[in-house]
Amino acid sequence: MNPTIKDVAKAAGVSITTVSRVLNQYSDVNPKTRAKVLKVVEQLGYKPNSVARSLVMNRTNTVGLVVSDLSRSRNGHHFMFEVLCGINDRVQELGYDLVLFSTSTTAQKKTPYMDFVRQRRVDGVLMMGIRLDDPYTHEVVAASVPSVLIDVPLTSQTCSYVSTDNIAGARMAIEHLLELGHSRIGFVNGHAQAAVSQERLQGYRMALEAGGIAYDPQLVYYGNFEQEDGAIGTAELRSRFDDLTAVFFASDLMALGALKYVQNLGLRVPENLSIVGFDDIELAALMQPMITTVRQKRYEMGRSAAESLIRILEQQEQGRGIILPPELVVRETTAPHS
Amino acid sequence: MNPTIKDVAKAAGVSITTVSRVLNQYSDVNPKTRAKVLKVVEQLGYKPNSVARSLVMNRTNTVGLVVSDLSRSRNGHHFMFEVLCGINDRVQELGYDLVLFSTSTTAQKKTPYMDFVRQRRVDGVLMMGIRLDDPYTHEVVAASVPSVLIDVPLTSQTCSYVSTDNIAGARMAIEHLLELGHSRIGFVNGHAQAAVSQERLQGYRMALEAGGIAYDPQLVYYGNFEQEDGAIGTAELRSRFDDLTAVFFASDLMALGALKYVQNLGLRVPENLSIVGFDDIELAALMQPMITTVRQKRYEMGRSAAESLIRILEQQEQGRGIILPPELVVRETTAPHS
DNA sequence: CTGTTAGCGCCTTCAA
DNA sequence: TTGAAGGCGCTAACAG
Repeated sequence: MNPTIKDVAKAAGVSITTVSRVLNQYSDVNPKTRAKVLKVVEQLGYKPNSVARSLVMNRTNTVGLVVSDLSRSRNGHHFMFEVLCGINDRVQELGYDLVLFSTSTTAQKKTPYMDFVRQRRVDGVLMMGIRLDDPYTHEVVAASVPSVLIDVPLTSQTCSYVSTDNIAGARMAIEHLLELGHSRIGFVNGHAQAAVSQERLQGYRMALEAGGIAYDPQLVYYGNFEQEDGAIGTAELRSRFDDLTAVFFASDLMALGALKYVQNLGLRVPENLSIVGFDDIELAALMQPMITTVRQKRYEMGRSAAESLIRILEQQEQGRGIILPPELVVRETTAPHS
Repeated sequence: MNPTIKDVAKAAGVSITTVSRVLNQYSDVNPKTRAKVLKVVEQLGYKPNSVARSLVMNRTNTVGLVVSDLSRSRNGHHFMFEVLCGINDRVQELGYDLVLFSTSTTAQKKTPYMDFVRQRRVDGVLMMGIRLDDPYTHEVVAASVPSVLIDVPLTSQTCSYVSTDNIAGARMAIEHLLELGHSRIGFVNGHAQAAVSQERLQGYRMALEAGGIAYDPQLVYYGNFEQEDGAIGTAELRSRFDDLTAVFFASDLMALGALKYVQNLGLRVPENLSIVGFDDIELAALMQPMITTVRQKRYEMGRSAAESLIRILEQQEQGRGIILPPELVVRETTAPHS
């Protein structure tokens, strides 16, 4: 059995309180006593039981990460993983532990996240991959537990969100295509229940109109961020417009699917079709041709989210929106309209 | 403030003990009392405080996942993430929570994992990405906390490990190349402090010798599983042997690096050089040409690891080795020796 | 500077 | 079938 504070106290010939004091860096402890206690702590290999401490402090030093469909979506493998790394790193740097809690939209796992929060007594929650129509999100936002949402623009006193400036990102992509002389530009978006989809659509539209081109909803296809959606969306848009010369995709995975698809059709990219993706996942630069895309700082998103969460729960700030700038990465799938 | 068991007891007009009984499915409680308590629980939205429960039960219902360099290694992004998903899913299915604990080999983060285990009072630990020469691994293996290692073949009463049959995997790869008529076959291995590297080397050697070809250490290069190592290793081996016609890589990422490298050199794959990777990461099938590789069931590894861990800690089994079969996936980077 | 006392929220004998 | 009492390991007033 692990030694407890009581064992230490006994071995050091002091009271439990005194041990607790030296352990918690109290100043009012006789240096000699402190040394003695520390020595015993060392000898016994005593480690404070954080469960007991959590109970009395009413604080677990733990934050939860609620992820929707971590395993299911392949897009997640690219987007979420890096965010997760950022979260994990920052959380640990700040002295907290991270507990994972993933939910399946498909399964009947209708677990209100708040139950998880309250049972496990996490000090705060991060959420990602959550859809706008998710019924339980608002519970969390409204609750008094600090929370941070990734890519869901909601805030409250104790809730921040972190997102990329998707409007700007989409604008960059479209402006780039416009500058290359394209005018019939399709958009294969993500599903409508993602805030990022709505924002990217807005950016797409704004850039087009700023370029003097009327917005045509027929040029927009809604996919689900996955590879096959890129192919299907492209096929659909091409069937609607035979003068389509460029397509913007809401994810690199979809751009990749489209790339493979049109290459199979015998078309050349970018000569016959220009393609711009979104995310800048590792794959983008490995494709042949390398995919032009809009980079999101995923790792940074994770770090910022963790940081904000912990600042909120340490009462150093209030919920706020944190928007990271995207970056256009011009590679090989875009060329002037011939 | 969240209601406690005391609030429930008071509201239901019974004792705390009784509430505890109905919550823990005890049979000896009057149906009427039970109904009443349950109703109050419902009304108050009472959720048992798992911290308090953990303290008294001396059991947290939580398992820890110790990962080395989660964020750093790009190979991790491909291998570890899927294992993580498998672990996460299975752990959750079995009613446990997962807490992440990542260590940096680089940083001075010389945290003995056992400290984490003992402080957080996790019921068991999973470890992956750990090197053979890691000083703290043995502490965990020898400890009484249940543990499961990924890709480190050590067992004890309370420690299992999960791995792919790397010897068989390497053999498959080499036998495939042998059958295609190759005889000068290089091997770009991972670093020597990974058990998988040693096993794959063994498989490489066995297959070669079974094919009547003497093992030549000069044909083996040790990299670090990353993309650039594939290029460097290939360059090195080609400089040593001008009749090199095939190379086997201990990771797809290295195979990919090599592929890019030799393509840049103006060589054709597989015509001028046959390449076989390991892992079957998503990228492998997206490359041009698609990479022939040895598939590891990463998600399954995660699931098995979680499963074994929990069986050990629920005293349903003892530590054991779990070896999953690999699978050769022949694609486009291998061709007959001309 | 140090010890005593009283819980944190829950489970678990032991009686009734 | 139920309740009272004790304790899990620790922190936090409050005395001394």
